[in-house]
Amino acid sequence: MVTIKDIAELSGYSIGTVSRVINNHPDVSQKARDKIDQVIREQNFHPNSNARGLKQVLNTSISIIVRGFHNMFFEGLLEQVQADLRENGEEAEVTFLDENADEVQAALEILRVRKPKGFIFLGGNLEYFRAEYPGIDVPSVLLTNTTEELKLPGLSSFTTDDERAAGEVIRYLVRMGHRKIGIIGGSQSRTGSQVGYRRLMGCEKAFQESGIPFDLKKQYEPSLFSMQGGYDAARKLLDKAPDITAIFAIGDTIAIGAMRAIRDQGLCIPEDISIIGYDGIEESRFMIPRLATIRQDTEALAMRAVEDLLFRLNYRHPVRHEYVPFELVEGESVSIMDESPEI
Amino acid sequence: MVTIKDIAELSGYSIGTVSRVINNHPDVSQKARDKIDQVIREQNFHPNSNARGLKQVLNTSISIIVRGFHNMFFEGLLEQVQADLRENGEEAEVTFLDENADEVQAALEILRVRKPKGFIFLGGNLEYFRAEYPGIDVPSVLLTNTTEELKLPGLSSFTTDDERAAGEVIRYLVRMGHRKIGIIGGSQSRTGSQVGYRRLMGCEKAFQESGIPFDLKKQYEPSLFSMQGGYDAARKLLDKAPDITAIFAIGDTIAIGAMRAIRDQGLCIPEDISIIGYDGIEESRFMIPRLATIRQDTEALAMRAVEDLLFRLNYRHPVRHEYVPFELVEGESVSIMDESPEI
DNA sequence: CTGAAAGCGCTTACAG
DNA sequence: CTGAAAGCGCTTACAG
Repeated sequence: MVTIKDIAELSGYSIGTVSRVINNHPDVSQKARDKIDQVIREQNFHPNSNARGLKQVLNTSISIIVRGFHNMFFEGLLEQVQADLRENGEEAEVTFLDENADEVQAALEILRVRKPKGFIFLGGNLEYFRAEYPGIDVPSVLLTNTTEELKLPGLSSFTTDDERAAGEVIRYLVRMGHRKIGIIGGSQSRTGSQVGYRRLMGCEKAFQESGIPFDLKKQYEPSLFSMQGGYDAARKLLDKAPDITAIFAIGDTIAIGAMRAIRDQGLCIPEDISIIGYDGIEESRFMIPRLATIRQDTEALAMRAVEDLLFRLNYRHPVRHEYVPFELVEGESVSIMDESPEI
Repeated sequence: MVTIKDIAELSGYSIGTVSRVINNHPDVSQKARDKIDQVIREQNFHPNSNARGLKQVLNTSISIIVRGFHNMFFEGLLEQVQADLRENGEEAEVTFLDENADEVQAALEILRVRKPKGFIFLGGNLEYFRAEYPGIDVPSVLLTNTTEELKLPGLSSFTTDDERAAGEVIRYLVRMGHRKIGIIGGSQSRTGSQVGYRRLMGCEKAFQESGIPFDLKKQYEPSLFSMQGGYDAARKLLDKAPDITAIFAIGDTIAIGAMRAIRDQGLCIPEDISIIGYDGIEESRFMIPRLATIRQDTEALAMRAVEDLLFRLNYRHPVRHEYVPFELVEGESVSIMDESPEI
């Protein structure tokens, strides 16, 4: 194996100077830089990352933590994030966690063992961030939730405005003539720490403003962000509220499971029951019928996350908390109710 | 930060002995082991992986390389592999590559930079393995293709018997009365290096044995393993062979795209045209109609890969090349042809 | 601008 | 069974 020592000998400079060239330190003569660069290329030398890490304490990679293996939305988002990172010459390593896992705990463990220089979280529970984030001393970004209120140093966040987008969904369904609307997805707990709660809040607000009654107990069913979760939740919902004409699944993955459940009840989409999802995953465009949904802008989310993180890695810069635009995609899964029953 | 030196001081032993305890070396007294273990726990000490790596040369993690971001089959497989690895106390890091990327090249780069102790490849092109694998000097496993013929030292492989499974698909469709069968998916090149080619071979053989003509030019269309790829390929196929009554998509991801294309032609599944996929991904069970498919045993594939790799990591042991059982799942997307036209 | 040297935290012959 | 010491490949004050 060729080491920095070999490069030093071959170039006629000391290992100190070689190291400075490798790390782009300014105080090196152009002559030395050229010569050393040439030898490095000739020898196809690559610094040993363990040795670097030993001194620099920090590793050179960025750790991406995905919370929820079954949530297909994260797959597309992850792809974007990885592409952006690669484009900027950054290495990334990915860890997948269970949807209910403590992602901050996991990050702390990763920080200890692998010492990434930064984290990007895909999904997160604010409670965990509140409680344990202070232990994380590298710049980080949370995607699909906002930590603005938590005021944690070093943690930026970018997300769709879930409350507003969910409100749009309800208003859209109401415009299409639906009055009995069921909602599935998200966790039972109403602690405000999960995206599910924000989306549900948006719905409730929209119902109120529209003057349409909404009975949470009867018209809502929690669900994991998985197809099977959506399937089970939809069945329960249809059981307890057979009079609903539309379902809002707060994740497309959930919606796909729900569609199958509706079909297994012998009902047709959208003739008998309408459904709309949330996320705008690629699959939604291929469903039969095409799934109506809220398209989150994964490109923008990924780009902001990567830009913000890399920027803060190199410069002292305040964290940011921003919303990214979304779009309601109509698809084919929502029908117009001719008779608006009880209005 | 607490280091091995602190543990040595606190326990009253030398750092050498502490190191031996950490690494489970046999020649340590039980007394020393107990005391040191206790101090380690008290101090919540974790060895610095960079320092370890510097001496041991090899890192402690296993690198998983996924070839094809859009291929949903790999998602489920990856999940299983990661779970099995974790269960055995192994760290894993994942790298996603483009479907046509040179995965061996990527592995060589990863080997240099991160020094994993082993690789698990999800998908692979035999040509790349043939040409460049010798540069990889850590135990590895290839999943979903077989490298038996290549006789590469240190590389095991586990896969479904693609040729046989594809043959079953054709025989099944023929049993259901189909005679004009289209096939989509896989790469144009017939080099024998990709799974697509093996599956296609299995089909051709089955056609021959059944005495059913098959015109590759007209009845086959290549496709990337993505939904969009399947969509485009199905359209082309339906254009050039409008008389087919069934389509075999050699990946479920492709099949889902194809279903949408069929629908966009105004055709119904399975009344107008039948479709069957390959892989048995979770999505296939939720499609409307449920997708007929070959279920690959991801659990078995993952388990064999992890067991074989970990075993060979610790013991000198020959590589293995095995087939894992598969199962034809009938679903709802294949119809019985009442009149078998021209037999 | 450059070199000599200390030191990062660990492992592992070597000697006893 | 244990300790003292060399050394892994690099970075970074320090001195010039």
